[in-house]
Amino acid sequence: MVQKIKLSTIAESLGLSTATISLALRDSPLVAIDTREKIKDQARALGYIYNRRAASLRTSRSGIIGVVVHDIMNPFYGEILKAIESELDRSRHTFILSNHYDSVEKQRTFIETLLQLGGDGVIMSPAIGTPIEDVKLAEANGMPAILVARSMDGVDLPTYRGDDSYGISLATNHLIGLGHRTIAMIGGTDQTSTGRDRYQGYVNALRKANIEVDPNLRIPGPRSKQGGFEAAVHFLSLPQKPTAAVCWNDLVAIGLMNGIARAGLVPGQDISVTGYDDLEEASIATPALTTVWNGQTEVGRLAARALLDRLSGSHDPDGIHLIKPEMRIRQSTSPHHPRA
Amino acid sequence: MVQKIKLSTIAESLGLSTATISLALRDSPLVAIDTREKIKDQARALGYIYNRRAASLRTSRSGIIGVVVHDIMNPFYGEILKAIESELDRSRHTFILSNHYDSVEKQRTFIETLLQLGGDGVIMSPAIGTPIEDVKLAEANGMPAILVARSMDGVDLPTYRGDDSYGISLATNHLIGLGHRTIAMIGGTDQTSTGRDRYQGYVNALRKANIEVDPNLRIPGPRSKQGGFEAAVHFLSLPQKPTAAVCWNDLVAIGLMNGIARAGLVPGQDISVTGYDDLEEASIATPALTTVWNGQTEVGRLAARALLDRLSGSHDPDGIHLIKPEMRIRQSTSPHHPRA
DNA sequence: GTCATTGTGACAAACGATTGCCTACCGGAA
DNA sequence: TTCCGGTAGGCAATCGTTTGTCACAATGAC
Repeated sequence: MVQKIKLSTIAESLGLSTATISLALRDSPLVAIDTREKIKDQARALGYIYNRRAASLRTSRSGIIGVVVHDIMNPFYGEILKAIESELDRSRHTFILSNHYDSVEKQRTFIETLLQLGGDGVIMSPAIGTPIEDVKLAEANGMPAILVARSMDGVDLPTYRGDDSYGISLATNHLIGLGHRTIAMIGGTDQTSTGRDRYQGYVNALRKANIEVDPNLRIPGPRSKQGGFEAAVHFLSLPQKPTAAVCWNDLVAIGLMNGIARAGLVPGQDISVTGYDDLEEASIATPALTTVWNGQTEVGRLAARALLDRLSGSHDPDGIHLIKPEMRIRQSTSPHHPRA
Repeated sequence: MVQKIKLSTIAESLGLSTATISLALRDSPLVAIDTREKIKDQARALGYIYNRRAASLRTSRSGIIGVVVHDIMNPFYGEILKAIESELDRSRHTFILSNHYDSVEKQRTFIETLLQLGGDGVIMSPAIGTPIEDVKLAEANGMPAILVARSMDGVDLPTYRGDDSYGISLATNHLIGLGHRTIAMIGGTDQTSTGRDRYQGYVNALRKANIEVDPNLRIPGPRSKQGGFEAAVHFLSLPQKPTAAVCWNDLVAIGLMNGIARAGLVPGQDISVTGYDDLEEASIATPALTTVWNGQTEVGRLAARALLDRLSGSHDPDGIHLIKPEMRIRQSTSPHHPRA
């Protein structure tokens, strides 16, 4: 770096004032059109780099939006992020990403960092156990927050997520319709709203079909492929001999299918398995996974839009916006037939 | 936001000057220890939020580090990012992430944004076709750059990546050792150094074993599960009837295995398949994938360290640092036996 | 009693862009 | 000639921290 080019550098080289340069570069009609062009050419020629920190110090708008989710490597969040990214891209906002891995601590650190940077807003999928003060912290300092994928009790923020209870009942009903009666539920946790809703959806569907709900058919915990893979052993040794499994998400389902295959059974034939989310991967799994689309792209897109709208003044109605999930039937489920 | 708390707010409330507050909050020995404590307490009580933009305007250090790779949803990069994240975390740096999807355009926009924000440095896996000026742009404006996973010709930056040529020869030799003679190579592109190196490693290994290299056994292109899955059809219809496939990466390998299974063959038995990278997923695939560990965690860790070192003055030697890959033998490869 | 020395903390000038306010100038109407 | 409306562009204060330079007081040595 030989020397920083700043507005005054351009101004002097052209015999104008920095005010004019500033206005010209931002296409203000206060500067005559050809003066404007001349200024822009000169800026380009000198290799001028706009200093956002200086600008945002004055304007208190930084163009930075924070996004924090459980784990960006999880494709479910990945698909949400992609949707957010493409929505934010077209509005010249920069976004800062972070994982919280369900650590409240890490999440708070992120919010604080974002405040220090003067973030304009934040989109978050709150960590398990997030205290209300942490999101209040953002709002209290003028940084609007939007929730995705998970809701939080006791806080009235715009929230975008799938209708979990309805979605899981789609999957459960599908299996019931195929004749299955002993249906296990693999994965998930009661510590999130999502977890509670999904279990409830499963329970409701069974009840409605007059199938007794056996709490031992629930294997809570797994949320990843690895987890699903490991749960297969437990699943296959259940005394009730389930013929089907409703999984927490596609990753668990794929892991479970791998585990079932490893044990010498044929997933989709011997055991029916449903996923949840409909990740890109679901359709190329072996067998192709029957699952429930959870609207991740919609969630991301709407959340980003809502935040941008809010930044530009119009206050979107708070509250939870549920996306309707849709069933995707593939080869991992088949009619019930007694196990050999 | 009722009212912004700033240094002067604290200063007035305590009858001190902003200078003292500033020094105290950063634990300067220039301020007496109990004055310091009193100031910190007051800052906490008032809910003071450090304004990094103002600070960095003065100091021209922002604490921001940019990272741009092909696709953060790709687990290979994901594992690199995790390593970078954990290294950067302990040094109080914020990092900004972006995908370039191999668009030079998108990558340049990112670099420009980072410059505007006053980024302290950037770690990048350069997009295909990145012009030298783009990385020079960063360096010329005082923002050091480090390359990961891919190298760039004609530019002398610190680069951390696996030894592709050596790594792929491990996989190829493994298959040759099992008796395979007709070995296809699936995926990759000549447009990156990585692509060229891996193909070269494959060719060299075959030559050394006196196996004729048939360019038609190469199916370039695929880099994802989807791609591997789709390539299966082409692969299975090759007139040379390959008995094994060296894949570009684990994703392609897993996709290919799925495609092979879909066609009624048993991957790992009828066709031996090797992956590359040794993602977490490789060991739970069905069959468990024989692959080559590509040192992603090392790459990320070392690159982050190198950047931090450079930021703190010590200039790390430029040039390419190769990580030695290691073979991981699992069930997706088996001795050659004639196809039925 | 003087003179250093040390410890505290204040002053004020940056950093670079934005913007409300003001001036100068031009052409046209009365 | 005087006045008016309008356009182009300059001035200078401001955003919140940091930091080099100083000032002042207390201490201790001689």
